Amino acid sequence: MQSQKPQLLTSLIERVRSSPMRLTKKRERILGALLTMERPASAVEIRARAGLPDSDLVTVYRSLEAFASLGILQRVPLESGTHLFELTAPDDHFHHLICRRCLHTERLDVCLGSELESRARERGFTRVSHVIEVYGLCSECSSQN
Amino acid sequence: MQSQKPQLLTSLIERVRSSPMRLTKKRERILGALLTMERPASAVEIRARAGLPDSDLVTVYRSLEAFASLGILQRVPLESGTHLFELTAPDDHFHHLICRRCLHTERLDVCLGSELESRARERGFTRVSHVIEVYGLCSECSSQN
DNA sequence: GTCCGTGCAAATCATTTGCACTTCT
DNA sequence: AGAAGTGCAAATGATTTGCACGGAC
Repeated sequence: MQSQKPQLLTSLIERVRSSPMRLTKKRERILGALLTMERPASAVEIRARAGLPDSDLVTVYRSLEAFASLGILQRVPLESGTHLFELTAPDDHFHHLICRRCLHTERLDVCLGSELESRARERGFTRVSHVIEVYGLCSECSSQN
Repeated sequence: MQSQKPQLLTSLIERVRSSPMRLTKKRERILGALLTMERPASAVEIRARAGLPDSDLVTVYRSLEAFASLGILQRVPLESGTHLFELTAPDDHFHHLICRRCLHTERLDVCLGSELESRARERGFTRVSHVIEVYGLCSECSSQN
């Protein structure tokens, strides 16, 4: 999985270039930062990892939104109502198991969403999307308390 | 389902009374308002339905939080990061199909969460909870646009 | 040169918190 | 009396928006 990252980066840059979006140095660094993340991260964390402490957070948010609209970035909702962000292969899709204390995150290989979405379409819904996330305390945080 | 509401109210009041929480007139009206809701509602909507336009929203939020901690109220997260609130039989649990335009909501009878949660526990997670919600445009809103 | 990206400042907006006062039991 | 509820004011905090300027293609 780790070893796929370089070619993932290539395909991501490809994807950005073939869109009206411009690939600026900042965005390249943000993409790079996202690739090094071992878990979904907040906008603030991403800015730090990108080595752009003086960049306005607005810029980070706008970049993330742009990536998301290209289908290469997922927004992961937390119970608090905030979000983490995570690179994905184009239009890939999965869910998470998230520690609500340390934010340690594991991917869940199953996506039960398609069944739900088809049920939604049966009922006349369009533009269907879904959120499936599992929260808890990871084993480490569980033992700390 | 509709006809179960009176006895549901009874059991809810029961539950509140047998807790340190006080059942004030406002809270009784909020409970009543929640019972008349045909879909999960926002704090503002609940205040209006309760006929308490002069009540501070803080009071509504605190009441809702109190109900939730008793296990008789669910918080339904929206894509926007805000929440709707819905009465449930004590410790009952299910998910929704929510129109992101008009907030028309249908319950999904399946809860796929237990499988996910057991998987989480296998991985050492504790205090596990999950969010499963499906969003889209209901048939009516789909045809409007 | 034109469109897109960036920064700054300010706005949003749901939700929360502190504190003094009131009401329930 | 004592705990819990309420209102007011203010804070929070992530995210968004408007606008002028700078950079990419």
